[in-house]
Amino acid sequence: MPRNKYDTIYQDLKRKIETDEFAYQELLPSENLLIQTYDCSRNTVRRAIGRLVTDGYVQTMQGKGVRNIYRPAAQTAFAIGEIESFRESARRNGQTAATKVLLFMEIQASASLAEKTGFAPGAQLYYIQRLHYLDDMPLIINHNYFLRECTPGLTREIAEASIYDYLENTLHMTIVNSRRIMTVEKITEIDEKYLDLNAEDYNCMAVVSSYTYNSDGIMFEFTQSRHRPDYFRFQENAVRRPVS
Amino acid sequence: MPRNKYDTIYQDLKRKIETDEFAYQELLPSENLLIQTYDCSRNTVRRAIGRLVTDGYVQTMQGKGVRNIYRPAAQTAFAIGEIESFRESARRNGQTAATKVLLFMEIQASASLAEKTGFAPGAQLYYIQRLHYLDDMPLIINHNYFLRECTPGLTREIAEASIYDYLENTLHMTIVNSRRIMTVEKITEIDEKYLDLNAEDYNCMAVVSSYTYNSDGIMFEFTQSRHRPDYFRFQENAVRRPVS
DNA sequence: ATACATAACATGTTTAAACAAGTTACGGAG
DNA sequence: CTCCGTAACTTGTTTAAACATGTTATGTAT
Repeated sequence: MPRNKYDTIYQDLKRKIETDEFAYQELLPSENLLIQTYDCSRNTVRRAIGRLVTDGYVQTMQGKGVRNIYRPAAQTAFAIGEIESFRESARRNGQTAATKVLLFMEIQASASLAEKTGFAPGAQLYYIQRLHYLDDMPLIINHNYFLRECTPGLTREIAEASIYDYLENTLHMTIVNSRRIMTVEKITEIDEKYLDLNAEDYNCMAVVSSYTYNSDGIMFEFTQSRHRPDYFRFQENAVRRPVS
Repeated sequence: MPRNKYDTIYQDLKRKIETDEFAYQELLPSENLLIQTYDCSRNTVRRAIGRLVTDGYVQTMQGKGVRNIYRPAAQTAFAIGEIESFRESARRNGQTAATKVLLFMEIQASASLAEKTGFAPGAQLYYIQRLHYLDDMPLIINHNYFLRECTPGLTREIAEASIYDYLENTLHMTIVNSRRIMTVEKITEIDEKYLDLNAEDYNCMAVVSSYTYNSDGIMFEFTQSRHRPDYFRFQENAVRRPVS
């Protein structure tokens, strides 16, 4: 549900682009026309267009107009610049998702774990290993570390369903942003066992490490996502800014 | 050189965050104070702050303020959400860059190449293979395909130096945006040969495919960058938006 | 017919103001 | 001292207007 005017306009323009109502390489209606169409101010349409730019849907050219450069992408396991739970992502791509909890335990951050995750040494954590299936194929192993004082009452059952749903709708936590780092790492025995991989084929995995913050500025989650390399795909749009 | 007011403010705040002038987890001065500091309107400071948010430097909380959540990152070969040439990226990280041209030829897009790159079949292209060294270590093999009608006069010598410098400063082309897709792929013999890798160690590479557009909306470049897996690192910041 | 100034139109930057909504600190009532 | 409402903050959304700057089409002078 769009919450405000610029989001409504953004969603509408995005839909029209995705459904070819605006043709590829064509110019969108000018700002003045959009102002009349949506009965709003220029700032508001510009805000909607600005988001289309960062999402890679259009490019703007001073004096010329706004050009549709959207190309339908192959299905991606991860969205661009957004935080999505595994279930949300699967639903967006029209795939069936399933999750199996391999491990659920409460631990205390050792010095080495603190170094790796960014939590304080001695911090009380939930450590969860989960296997994610997409269309009945095991694709991702997640190692989640949640700060217990921020995520009380987490259970194995919640981990089977959706942790983010629990955090947002039951604990009313506000998840704000997530720093993600992508690397390629050697496969481990756990990976090999659960993802049906053999090291003679692929001996590496795509690894996404993410540090997630809530609205109190507290990093409450560290997650390492290990992806089957042959199904991993990450897309982003970059904008050229004048060299300073 | 900052070109306008909001960029000046953005650069200044970013510097103050990076140099710990604002402490980690502290709130930045309120918008009203920043208005006085920079003698500008509220929209202008908000625009600067907005960019700090998308860059992952700060998080904003309605009613509370703007919190510094910047953590210095390890050196990355790629910048976040920006288009950088290899030389620019190296300079930013204080590293020495060198480039060796392995292959420079003019080709015509076959059906299969057209499929892979997105160029029209039969398109006249420059095909360039380059090996990029960082601090004397060969880290990346680039396969560049440039549309000849958009990039006339490209030579092996220019490819040795900086193609982007030539495109922007000599041809006065305006590079706008780039769609990038990251995947993990099997190592090839070329990779093995030039990057000093042996398949028994790592048999995969991090591959970044990018489709780059100019201000005429023409995709003039397709590039496949193949990165040594043990030195590949890509960082981004994601923002949680309300589920619609 | 060509060349060039110009008008019309496009997006880019900046200011000002008002209201909405969330958070915090203060002060009075109990 | 505690509770609670409110005032005084904070950021979020939206409008309006002006000027800057880049592009394109038009129309006039050659």
